[in-house]
Amino acid sequence: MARPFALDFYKQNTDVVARELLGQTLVHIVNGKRIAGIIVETEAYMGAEDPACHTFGDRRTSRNQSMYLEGGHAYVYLIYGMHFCFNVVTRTTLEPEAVLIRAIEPTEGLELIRANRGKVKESDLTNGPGKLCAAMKIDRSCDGLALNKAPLLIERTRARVLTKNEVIASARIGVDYAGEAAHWPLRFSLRGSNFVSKPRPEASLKL
DNA sequence: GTACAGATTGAG
DNA sequence: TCAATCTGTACT
Repeated sequence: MARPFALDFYKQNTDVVARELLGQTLVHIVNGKRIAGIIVETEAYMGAEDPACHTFGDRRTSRNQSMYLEGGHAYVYLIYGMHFCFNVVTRTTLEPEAVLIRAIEPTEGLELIRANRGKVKESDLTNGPGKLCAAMKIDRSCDGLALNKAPLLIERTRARVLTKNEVIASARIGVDYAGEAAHWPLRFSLRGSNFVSKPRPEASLKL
């Protein structure tokens, strides 16, 4: 049985955590049933120094207060008044940084995922931050939960080290307003996965 | 108080 | 291309 990461894992540099989470498994236990998927796409948000981050300049609001928890807790927020986004808080209480989980490949609880998402193609079930939250029933009630125990956790399911060629680093999505930071290569995805969100990084990068 | 844009998505 | 509609920020 795969074991959850200890909270210490999340104290590493945020971009390192973002890469390391690829291939690991996000699990939400709902009514005693596991809904799970392999993480295939992430983005790092670098805290007070990152204009694209909710905690840029150490801003602290009722929405983002979970980012000031220790690494290894959940930060879930509502975007555009409609969709939830799930983040993993990293570092320490003095460094409010996080990793946005943008896409997963469903592995457990397929019937529940389909029921939560309605009638869409298999590859469209969880290939975006809002879609994955809907599929896994992650909402604001999950905000602030520790990720080393039920009901919400991340398990180590990838033992071997990823080769450089298996990971694509590209610019983050939807942060054009952030100036130079919009170009920082902080989006990470598994090359060749059919469950990565659009736009697919292969399409916008020279290979 | 008003105005507006946002780490998105799905319909037209 | 655009509307859904909550949160935060910059104004009046």
